[in-house]
Amino acid sequence: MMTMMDVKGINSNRKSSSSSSSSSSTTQSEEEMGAHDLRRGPWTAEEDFNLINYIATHGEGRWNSLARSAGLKRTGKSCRLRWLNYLRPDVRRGNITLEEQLMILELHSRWGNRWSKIAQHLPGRTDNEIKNYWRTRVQKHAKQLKCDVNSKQFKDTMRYLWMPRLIERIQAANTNATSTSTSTATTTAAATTGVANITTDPTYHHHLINNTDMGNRQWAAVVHGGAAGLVGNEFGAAHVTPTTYTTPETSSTGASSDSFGTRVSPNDYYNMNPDYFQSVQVGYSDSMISPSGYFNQVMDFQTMEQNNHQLWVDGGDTSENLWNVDDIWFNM
DNA sequence: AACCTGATCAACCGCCGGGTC
DNA sequence: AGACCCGGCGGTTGATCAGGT
Repeated sequence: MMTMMDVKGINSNRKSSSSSSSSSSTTQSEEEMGAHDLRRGPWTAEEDFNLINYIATHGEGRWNSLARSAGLKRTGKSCRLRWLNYLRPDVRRGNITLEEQLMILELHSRWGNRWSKIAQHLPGRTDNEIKNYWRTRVQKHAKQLKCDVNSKQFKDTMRYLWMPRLIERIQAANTNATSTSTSTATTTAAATTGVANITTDPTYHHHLINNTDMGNRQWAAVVHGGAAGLVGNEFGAAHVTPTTYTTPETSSTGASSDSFGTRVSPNDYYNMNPDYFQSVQVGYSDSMISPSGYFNQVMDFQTMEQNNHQLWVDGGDTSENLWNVDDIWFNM
C-alpha cells in the first residue's frame, strides 16, 4: 500500500485553491451531481492519495460515483482528469524527446488536433501534455515565422526542414550511441541490410519526397529506428547515452532512466504496452526498411531543404528566422 | 532586490456522442 | 423518440516559475 509521501502531486499544483477559484458560478457538472460543496483547483496530496487508493482497490470508471464513493468532493470529470493526466502509474514525465517531437509533428500533420489519437502513439504521454507542447512550442514558432500554424508554408517548413533535421539529430544520437555500445555489431548489420533494401527500391525516394505518403511506411521505419532513439526513449531515456542505449535485441536485459531517475526495464514496458509494441513491429516488417536505412535518406530531405531554401528565398521571403532552424526549433 | 515578461502546464470549460431508461 | 447521464475530447485559462533587466 502506498503512503502519502508516494503521491506525486505534493506541492506540484499551480492553481489556487477552491476558495479562490476562477469561477464562483455553479457549473454544469455541479448541477449534474447535485452537489454544492465541490472542491476545485489544485489537488491536495490527500485527495491524490484517496483517489489512487480507491482506484487501486476498485478500478477505474464510473467517475461520478467513484468520486462520491472515494469521499472526494470533486466532480467525476475532475477525478478522471487527475488520474489520467497525472496519477496514472504509466504517465511519463519530463521533457519531450526528439523522437517524440518528431512523432508529434508527423502525427499532427496526418490527424491535426486529434490529441488523444496522437497520444495513443506516444505511450505515457497524455493528450493534455501533447496539446500543451504543440501550443507552447510549435505554435510559438509559427508565430515567430509570422505564419499561420495551419498554413502550407508552415507545414512545409515542418515537413521539409524541421522533421528531417530532427531525424538527423536522432541519427546523430544513434550513431554516437552505437559507436560506444556493445551492440554496435548487431545494429550495423541490420542497418546495412536496410540500406540495401532501400536502394533497390526505385519507388522509395519518391515516397520520401511525396510526403503525403510518408505517414505509413516511412514512419514505421522511423519509429523502429528509435533503437537508440524512440524505443530507447520509450523506456524513459530523455536523451540517448552510451550507458543507457540498448537495441531491441538487447533491450530485454537493458534498462534506462528517465529524467526522474526511475528505471524501467523494457520488458516491463512491453508488457504494459503490448499493442504499441506490436504495431511498431508490424510497421517495421511491412516496410522492410531498417532504421538506419531510413536515416540515410535524410540526404534527400537535405537536398529538398536546399531547393526549398532557394525557392523560398528567391520567392521573396527573406526572413532570417525562417531558416534559422536550430535557433527557433531545437534550442527550446 | 524588485519588477517585468514569457513559458509552462495543471485544471477547468463547453460541447458532443454513446448508452440507458 | 427524447430526456438524461456519463465519458471523452479539444480549447482555454491562470497560477507559478524562470530568466532577463
